[in-house]
Amino acid sequence: MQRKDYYAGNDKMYVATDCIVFGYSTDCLQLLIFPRKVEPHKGEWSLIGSFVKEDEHVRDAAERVLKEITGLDKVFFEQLKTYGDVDRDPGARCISVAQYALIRLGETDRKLVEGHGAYWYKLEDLPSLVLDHDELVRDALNELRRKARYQPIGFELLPEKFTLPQLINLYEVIYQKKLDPRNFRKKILSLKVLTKLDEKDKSTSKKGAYLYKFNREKYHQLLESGYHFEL
Amino acid sequence: MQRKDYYAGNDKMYVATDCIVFGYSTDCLQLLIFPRKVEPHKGEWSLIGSFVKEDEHVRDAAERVLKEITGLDKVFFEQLKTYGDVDRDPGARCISVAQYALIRLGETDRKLVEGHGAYWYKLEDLPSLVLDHDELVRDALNELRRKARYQPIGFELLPEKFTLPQLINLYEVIYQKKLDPRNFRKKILSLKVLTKLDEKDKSTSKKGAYLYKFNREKYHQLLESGYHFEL
DNA sequence: ACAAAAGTGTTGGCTGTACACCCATGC
DNA sequence: GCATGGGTGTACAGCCAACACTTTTGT
Repeated sequence: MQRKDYYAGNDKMYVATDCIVFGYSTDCLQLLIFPRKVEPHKGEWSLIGSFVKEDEHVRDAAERVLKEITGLDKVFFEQLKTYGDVDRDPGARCISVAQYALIRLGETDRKLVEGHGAYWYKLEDLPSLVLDHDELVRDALNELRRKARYQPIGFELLPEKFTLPQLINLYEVIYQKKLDPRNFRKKILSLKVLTKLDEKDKSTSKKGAYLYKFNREKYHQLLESGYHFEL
Repeated sequence: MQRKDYYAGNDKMYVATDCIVFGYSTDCLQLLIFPRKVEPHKGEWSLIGSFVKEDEHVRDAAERVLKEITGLDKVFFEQLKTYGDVDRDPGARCISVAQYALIRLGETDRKLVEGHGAYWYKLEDLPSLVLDHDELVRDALNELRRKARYQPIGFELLPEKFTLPQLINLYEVIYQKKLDPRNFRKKILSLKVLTKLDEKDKSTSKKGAYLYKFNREKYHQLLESGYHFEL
């Protein structure tokens, strides 16, 4: 189904969407990258991404890529910004709508990821990436830090059930500094968006730590009542 | 100069950039709109915008449009986000990179603006706009409010020299609520990013209000020293 | 019984907020 | 001299940051 083109005569260009995919596991943030499959720069490390198709929402293109590479269906992701430099891609004029995604590392089908030649790299020993992708990663990391401060997006990086020590560790990794566990607990619990479960996770200590769940409902109530966070 | 196209076979599309242009004058925020010049929906109210050219940075395209319509060269603007819905534009598949701009209303060459058939509308009596532009305006307004809280972008909307009562009024207009002038002064002056001048503006009172200038240098020092705002 | 991680409370300082009066000037 | 908007200070409350010990349990 071809619709009428009212804009003939103006320039068209390729539109890509690239995903900065963060994963978390104890003590470090990781990033999903893979060797680029097309020329130019074929084989060099790249973010995962794809061209957006004529009949495809930009967001859907990102979703498609994420599903393809991670096997996951409901990955959390948000638009970062659009990179529109004329020369950003030597392959052709191509703008890229960058998206950053947050993934619970445990759930990921590592086989599938590796089947696509993708790999998780610790942020601190990330190789340099193709095109302007290093810049996208820098920007995404800033955005993640900024955003984590006033929206509990950190939960997207943790499994459904998690312990407070895990949550603290996650925030320590994101902010790159030690947090005081007493103050952190007080603050996060005072928001009343966590539900304490009756189970303990004993994998990291003899005593065991209580598991919690993030309560999206209460979180949305809180937001709608005009509350302004600050972690 | 045509460069090699490595990506032939993938879809190309139109890329537009649309600007949400805010202006401020006492007691109200205004928005710059104009009657759309091309079919479809020719003649209906639209944000100002343009297609991005093959050899043009997306940001440059926005700059071009802003200059064309306002006559101003160094308008403050930032990317908002990209709208990528397949059906957002009935004229053809076209994604739009939205930018929001802030303008000192006094400086604008109103003749030039009107020569291009553009008009300033008060936000509260804005007509409904073409395509998804109502949504862009909503999003831009949210972003403006969010951003004004922790970055002094408000200054972009005021003339070079301004009084504190003016600044307070601006923030009242942005946040849509009354602020306490004592507390506002205390807070803003404690940031030490304003330079008090030896002149007074007597246009609004017999006593006259001292004029201030925004000190970009000190502001950047403050930022680099890792300070986190909150107005 | 001891090692290792989980969990818990108090205090002091700072920051935000609420609130009411005097000041300078043009008419 | 009075009306108009501009400018100033204080007191209270709530929040954040700093800080050290007890609890649980597997070995």
